[in-house]
Amino acid sequence: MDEKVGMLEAKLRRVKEENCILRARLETLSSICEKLHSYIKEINDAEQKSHQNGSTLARPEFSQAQRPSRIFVRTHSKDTSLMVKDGYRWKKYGQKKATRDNPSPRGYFRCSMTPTCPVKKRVQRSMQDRSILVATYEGKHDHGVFGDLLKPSSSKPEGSMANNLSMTIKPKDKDATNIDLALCNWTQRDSRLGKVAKQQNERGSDSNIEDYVSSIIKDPDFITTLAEAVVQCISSQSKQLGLNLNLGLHEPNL
DNA sequence: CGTTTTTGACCTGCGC
DNA sequence: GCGCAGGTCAAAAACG
Repeated sequence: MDEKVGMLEAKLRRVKEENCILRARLETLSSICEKLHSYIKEINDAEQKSHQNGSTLARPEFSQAQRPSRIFVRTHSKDTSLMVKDGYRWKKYGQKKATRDNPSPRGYFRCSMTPTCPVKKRVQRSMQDRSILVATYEGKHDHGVFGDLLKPSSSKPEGSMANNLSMTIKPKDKDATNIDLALCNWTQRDSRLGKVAKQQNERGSDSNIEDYVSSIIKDPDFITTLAEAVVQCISSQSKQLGLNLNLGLHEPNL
């Protein structure tokens, strides 16, 4: 009997230790989200400053209310294409070569989902980070449906927004946790992402990525998915160490 | 063969 | 007026 109690106590201690680790991980993730948030803000500020300093990316005839919205998409550093998969269908109608002020070529796209849709976008690599594509949108779509992003069949990897939004966060410590939204089953959130983008489009707001990140960070589902990924990561590590723990998100102490 | 992408040419605006 | 850059057009090429 005492032996069983001892075993249970030992197991309880291990669970408590794992809970502590899990909490620490969640705190780390929280700080990573904060860093990501501030990093994106920095990029936005830098881009806006460069526009104020004479770059003509934003055309002067646009009032503040009509200001084109921009999104930032991280791509593979070796990827030289100017394709931004945002759920809409685009027809490329021009490209400008690199100039003295613009070291990277710029692509011009028109929305081809309907023949009358007036929306255009320009895509260019960020001057701050060559792996980031900056897409500038002009106009408002005349079609309500957010493209085939909302269709279940569009969840193929190369066509999904989540694919473009997948990211790997690598903190300096060797215990780094790599997070890839696409690999964390977050593709199931495609329709949610589409709805968010559609809402922003309908609002006609300058829906920059900062707002977007703020919204997904506040999203309890996103946090839950993130936590699940962490739990999976910790569980697999625990298994490797010979601990067979049944960690769940519904732990009362979490 | 229809659609999409590429690419050189052209037009316009702006600063000097 | 000239040069430069942004934006667009349209023919050719590439692709499925």
